[in-house]
Amino acid sequence: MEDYLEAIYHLEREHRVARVKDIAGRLKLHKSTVSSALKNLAERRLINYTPYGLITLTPEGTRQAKEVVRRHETLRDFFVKVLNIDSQTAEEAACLMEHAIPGIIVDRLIQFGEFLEICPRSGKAWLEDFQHFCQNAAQTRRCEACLSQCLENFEEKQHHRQPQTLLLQDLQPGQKGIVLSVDTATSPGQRVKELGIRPGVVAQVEGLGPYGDPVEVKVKGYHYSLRREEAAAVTVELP
Amino acid sequence: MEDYLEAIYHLEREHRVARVKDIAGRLKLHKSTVSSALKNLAERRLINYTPYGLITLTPEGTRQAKEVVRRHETLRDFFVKVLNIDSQTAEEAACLMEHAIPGIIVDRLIQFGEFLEICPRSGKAWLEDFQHFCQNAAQTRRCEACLSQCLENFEEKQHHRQPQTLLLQDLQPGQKGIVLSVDTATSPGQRVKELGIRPGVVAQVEGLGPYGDPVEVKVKGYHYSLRREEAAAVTVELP
DNA sequence: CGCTATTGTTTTGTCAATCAAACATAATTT
DNA sequence: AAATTATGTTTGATTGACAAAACAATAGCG
Repeated sequence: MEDYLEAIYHLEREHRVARVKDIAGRLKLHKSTVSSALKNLAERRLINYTPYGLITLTPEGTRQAKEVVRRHETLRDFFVKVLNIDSQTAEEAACLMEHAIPGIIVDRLIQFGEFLEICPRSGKAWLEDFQHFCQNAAQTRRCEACLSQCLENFEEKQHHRQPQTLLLQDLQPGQKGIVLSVDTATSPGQRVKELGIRPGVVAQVEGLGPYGDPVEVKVKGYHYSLRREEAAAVTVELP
Repeated sequence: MEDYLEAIYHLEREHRVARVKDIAGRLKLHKSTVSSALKNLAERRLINYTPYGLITLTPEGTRQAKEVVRRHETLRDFFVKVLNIDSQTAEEAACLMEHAIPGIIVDRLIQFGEFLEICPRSGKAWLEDFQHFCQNAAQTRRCEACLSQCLENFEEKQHHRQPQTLLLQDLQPGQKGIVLSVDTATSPGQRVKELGIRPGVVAQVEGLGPYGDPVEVKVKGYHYSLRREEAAAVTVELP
């Protein structure tokens, strides 16, 4: 059933509404199969559905679909970015595994990815070395040399260091920041904190509306749409 | 079906033979369900089975069961050792996910674990910092300090360095080594190389028979039982 | 040796997911 | 507006996993 929710979720994004034919096409199922599954989902109050009518997710259905999407994206990103799997394979594997992975492991996987990026000993260079190790394990004794390299870079960075802090609203799409503080004195700040945007987490701006409102943010695998004043309550540091 | 193969495999180890009742107990299924599944597996030549008779895996069944076990163990170990998930949860999650994970991702996950151990920038210390990061993301800006620490340790190690090379047969149970070379001039060495024991891979000795023969080795998630002379053909370096 | 308890099998029935074909409705074209 | 095409639903059949109950075989005990 999760597959159906996910398909409907994506179709709702792409077109305004999901249609039986498209769901069937996406899941490679017969339309009659989809039709009866929809009745099932409607009974469970996960979709709004009347025969021949429009198909949309209910709030609860949307919530569940988003959870599935989060599991899916987390697995896929881990496979692609960390394990260096080609995106086709990663996508397929994520599809299969997304239904079985427990929430706590998804959380931990996300934290792992963040730590990997943040810690000066790992990061991009380390992942590239892993990639090299995968291709040619035998001669990856050069690791020592690369520690020195890593140190040099680090010391230089340390030297010229002027930690760049700014507000979440000022990040460009694609940029990431580590949350330093959230101004909980204001009510937008309160809401933001309740979403899980707290000191230490990594927030990535995915998109900006016209005049910078709303701010599309990804935090802990969840996609949020923040008001500009909410994004203004968050101070971040560039990694 | 993979669940059945796995259960039979483990029961064959524990007792000499698998019984319907035990399989049912392990998988929490009704004995009638198991009985019909066994017929199915027998048709596919994965188990040796006659009504009321002994249940054992065929060579092909054993092969498939070992693949499942490898996927299972790889996932579980990654969850426990890298993501720091408690073993109960890790075990359950591995059970659910083992049927969906593609072989290439298992391979990569194993390589990832090995690289994590081998690379002087990561290893145990790095994982401990990740653990700390999980518990208290907010104050893990201490990462910089810890790079210096890491460097000190490394330089000291570098200084007193006398890479310890020895033969695989001389490792103690539990010890790991990075394969430096395999003597393919001899026929035991040939066989060992065909198993995938090649320069660069990590080999862990899991157990030793009386007088050091056979040598139980784990390589790339596979468990092998090597003759002493086979283990003697492999030169390893302690990590 | 024969009785009884344990274990394994067969039969029967349920449930859920699926497809194919027949049928119904909506959308589009003429 | 009617005809045609596209889309969606219903019905019926199939399959596979499962359980309950009835039945069959084996093993252990007196």
